[in-house]
This record gives sequence, C-alpha cells and structure tokens, in this order.
Amino acid sequence: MAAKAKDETETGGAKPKRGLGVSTVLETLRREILELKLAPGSPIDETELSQRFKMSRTPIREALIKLANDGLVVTLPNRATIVAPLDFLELPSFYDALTLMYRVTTRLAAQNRTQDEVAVIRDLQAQYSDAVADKDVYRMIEVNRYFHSAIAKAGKNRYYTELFERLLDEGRRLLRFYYSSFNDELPAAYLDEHEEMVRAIEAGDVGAADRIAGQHADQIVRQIQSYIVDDRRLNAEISL
Amino acid sequence: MAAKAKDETETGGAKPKRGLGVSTVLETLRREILELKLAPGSPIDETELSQRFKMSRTPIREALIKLANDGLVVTLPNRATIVAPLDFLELPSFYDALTLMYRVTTRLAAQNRTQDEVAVIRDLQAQYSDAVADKDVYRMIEVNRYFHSAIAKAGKNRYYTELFERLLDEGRRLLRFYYSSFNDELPAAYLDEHEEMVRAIEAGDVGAADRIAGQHADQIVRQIQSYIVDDRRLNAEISL
DNA sequence: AATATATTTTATGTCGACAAGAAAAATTTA
DNA sequence: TAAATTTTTCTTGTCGACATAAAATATATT
Repeated sequence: MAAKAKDETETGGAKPKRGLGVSTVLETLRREILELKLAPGSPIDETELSQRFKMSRTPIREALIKLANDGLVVTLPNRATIVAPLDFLELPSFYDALTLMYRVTTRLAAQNRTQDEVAVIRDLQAQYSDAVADKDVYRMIEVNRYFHSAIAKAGKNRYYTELFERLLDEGRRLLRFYYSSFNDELPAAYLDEHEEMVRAIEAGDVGAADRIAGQHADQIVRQIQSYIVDDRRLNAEISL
Repeated sequence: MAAKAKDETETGGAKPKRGLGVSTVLETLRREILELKLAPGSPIDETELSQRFKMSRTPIREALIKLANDGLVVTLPNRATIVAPLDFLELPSFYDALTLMYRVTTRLAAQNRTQDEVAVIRDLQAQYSDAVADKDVYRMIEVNRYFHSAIAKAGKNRYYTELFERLLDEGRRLLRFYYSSFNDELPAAYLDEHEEMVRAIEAGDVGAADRIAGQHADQIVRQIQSYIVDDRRLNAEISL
C-alpha cells in the first residue's frame, strides 16, 4: 500500500474556502509524490483521500486529473490511479530532453533576463550554497529545482519553462529514489557551475550560458547514472 | 457568444458507456477548438455543454480540465472557462519552440525510425499531396499536423512528442485564424520539403533531417507572419 | 442624472448517493 | 487438490442538488 503520511496537518485545519480545495490537495499530493512519501507505483485511493482531506471526491478527482497531466500519476481507466512509476527504460529520452531544456532555458535567460530576475536567481543560489554547507542533500535537490526553474522563467518562454519544470520534477524523484550513499564531491562541482551560470546570464553571454548549461546537464545525468549503477534496487526489476 | 455548433450529431447518439463520456466531450471540443468552430476567447458554459452532450456536469468538467492542461482553454477561477485566446505577444516564444521541436523530432526520427513508421509517414505525405491537389487548405493544415506528429512518434521521445503536438495544434489554430487569401505557391514548397524530409529520415541521415526541418520551420513561421502582417483583424487589438 | 448600494440572478465549486466495472472471495466442479 | 465459476466486495464513473461567489439588475442616495 501507499505510504500514508497520516501525520500531516491538513486534518486539523478548517475546511478550505471555495476554490481552494483542489489546489490544497494538488499541492499536498505533488509535494508528497516528489518527496517520495508516496512511493512510485503505489495506488491512490480517492475515498481515502476524501476522508483525509475532509472533502468530497469531486475536488480530489480534479486534483488527480491535473497531476496526471503533469505526469506525476497515471490513471488506469476503471481501475486505480497510481503514482507514476520511475520507468528506467525511458531514461535515455529523459536525459536527452533534460539536457536540451537546460541549454535552451539558460541561453534564453542570458538573452532576456532583467536585473530583478538575476537577484532572485542569486538568492536561490545562496540557499543552495547553504544546503551544501549543511550537507542537506534533500534540500539541495529541492533548491536546485527552483534555481533552474527561476532561470527558465527569466528566459520567458512558457513552452520551455513548462516542459523543463516537469523534467526537473522527474529528476527530483529520480535523485531522491536512487540516492543512497552520497558522494560529497559532486555538490561542490554543482556549486561552481551554478556560479558560472549566473555570471554568464548576468553578463548576457549566450554562448557561455549554453556551454555551461550543457556541462551541468551532463554532470547531473552522470550523477543519476552513477546512482543507478550501484543501486541494488535494480535487481527488483529482474525476474528470477 | 460562442459558436454553438448545434448541428452536431452527439445529441442523437445513445449515451456513451461508462468511461467514454469524458473522452467523447474531450475529442469533440478539441476538434471544435482547433477548427475554430469555437472562437478564441469565447466563454464555455458547463451547463450548456451538459445539456448538449446529455450528461451531467462532472464529466464535462473533467474534460475541460484536460483541455486546460493542453492549453486549449483557460480557466478563470470562480468565473467562466474560455477558449484559449490567440495571444500574439507570445508568438516569438511560439516560433522559437516550434522550430526547435521541428528540428529535434525530425533528427530523432532519422535515428530511431522503423520501416513501419516510415510507411505511416509516407501515407500521410500522400494524403497531404492529395489535399494540395484538391486545393483544400483546411485539410492541408490538418494533415500537416498528423504528418509531423507521426515523425515525432518515430523519434520515440514522449517529452518532445507531447510538447510538439501542443505546438502543432496551436499552429493549426493560428493558420486557420489568419488564413484568408491563400498563396498557392507555398503548399508546393511544403510538399517538396516533406519529400526531402521523409527521404532523410528513411536514410537515417540525421544532419540532413535537422537541416531540412529547420528550413521547413522557418518556412512555416514566415507563412504565419505573412498572414498576420496583411490581416486587418490585427487592428482589433489596437485601442483607438 | 450619476454614482453608490442593495438585491436578484446566474454559473461555478462542492457534496452525498447511486450505478457499473473490476478485483477479491467464496463456491462449485473435475 | 486445483481449476473454473459464481458471488460478494470494493472502487471508480456519473448523477442531480445545494452552496457560494461573481455578474447583472434594481434601488437608493447625493
């Protein structure tokens, strides 16, 4: 069964006002899926959620449809909705798209950024730096996502931003899932690359932004791959 | 108000079986939006649709949520849902993303295509050729979308395919909307480019596929732009 | 008459209940 | 005992109704 996360606090709060019901459920479930509190592949019971959030199944259902559109859950018709599995056969496609979106969004950011946007990006970079100092890997993974998301927003192409955020979220789940023995060297490398990236964006140096983004993407892809290679969980996929 | 399309036939048909209700509404509305039977910006009334499709508002609502996720409608909280407007301030972003997706999907198709997939693509190309011969512009616009969609599928990267299909649909609306006096020269150019494209894909020539796709994208972008430039409707956007 | 306020109306957001598939359990049959 | 079949249980898909926020209309006020 799915992890219950029954210690959450939405049971105590007052019923959300008209229109907030769906977004409450949506945000809570999104977070729990991304943080793997809900295991990939585990079934989601509408009735259970309805009790947990103290609202009827209608808003629950609408939230699940939106999650399905973000690729975070999969709806099996007339059967259960499940948390989207981490399909590692699709990893090559994922790497390819992620790398391209890293490059494109960072390029565009170097072209179109405003000073305010650079400030936001710098602030997130500082938060990332703190997380590295604290050796808080989960926080690093989370802040990393918002850092790159902010860069994409500065690029101002919503088609890229939306796809990129979806890919970043998928990457967040992968990193969390496969992360076990963390290698302390890589975070430092990320930190330097982030720094270079911000400088290129601020300077409006499109070529440099592209190049660094490409390197950065390769770095992350390698990291995910290295996690996967020496992760025993893969054996679970092999029928004996 | 919205175009009613009241001569459609779903009123006569029997009630769709369990689970088909949503997809019926979804497909019908998608087609009507893409074919501009529903004008961009026009409000969508759930109750009206509920009567028209002879089903309760619940499945109607679910269909609208899915359309919103495809960018075909926009939901204004606590107020109406409207058919997504054609925002021409976002056209540069659209051109950029469309061009990139043309290139990437065609490249991947040249890498990953199977013989069966080439056959499907060729068949669609033949249909396009027929539409050109018949000077049936609307059919050309429609078949063109499925032609490129088939190429993307042969590339086998669902992240690209999904974004590309969304962009192609947006392009379909733009072409329909701005199309007025059609220039008969361009369709022939498309036909030749399509032919070259299929050859490059079949031959597995990635470089050629990329180059031709880029040219083709530029061609289409120019076509949309030329429509817009000499379309008086633009004046409607200027406050006098 | 024009603006501001109160009232009515309309359409959305939510609800609880029923209907219909699918899975699980119980029963039958070989 | 094991497979096949029926019955039960459970969950989803759909429904009609109510609650509520926003728009439209009517009324009051300056």
